[in-house]
Amino acid sequence: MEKQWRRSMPILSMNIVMQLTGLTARQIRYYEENELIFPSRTEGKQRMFSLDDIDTLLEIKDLLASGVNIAGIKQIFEMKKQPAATSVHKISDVELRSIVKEELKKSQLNQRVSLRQGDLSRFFNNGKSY
DNA sequence: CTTCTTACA
DNA sequence: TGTAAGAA
Repeated sequence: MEKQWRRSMPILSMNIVMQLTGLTARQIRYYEENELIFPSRTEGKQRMFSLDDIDTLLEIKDLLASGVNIAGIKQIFEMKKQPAATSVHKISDVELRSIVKEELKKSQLNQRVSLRQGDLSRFFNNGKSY
């Protein structure tokens, strides 16, 4: 019933995605290797992306620019899917970004050489860290 | 000609 | 990440 299947429909070619996201083919393929996106393939192994993939890629681009690495992005994406609600309400994207931003600020203050840019584990172990 | 993979810098 | 090389 939902029109959402349209957004998940794999119809975009690599070159379109590159223009739409401003990312290089190299980066896009790399993110796929890291299981951040899952484009389908044509019979000739050509990648076919969906509009949802575009959104995801833009988010990856954004988080990467914020200083979060691949590992961190993976964890952030897991938070989006999974429980999302330790107790009462679901976390909004803006709220999540805010949390990540604070986390980044801390790690930048405590360690000039960010040893754990991708470590957001406290959000999983802590029953009420946020 | 464009994209894919693999590998090296 | 960029780029080279060879296949498709």
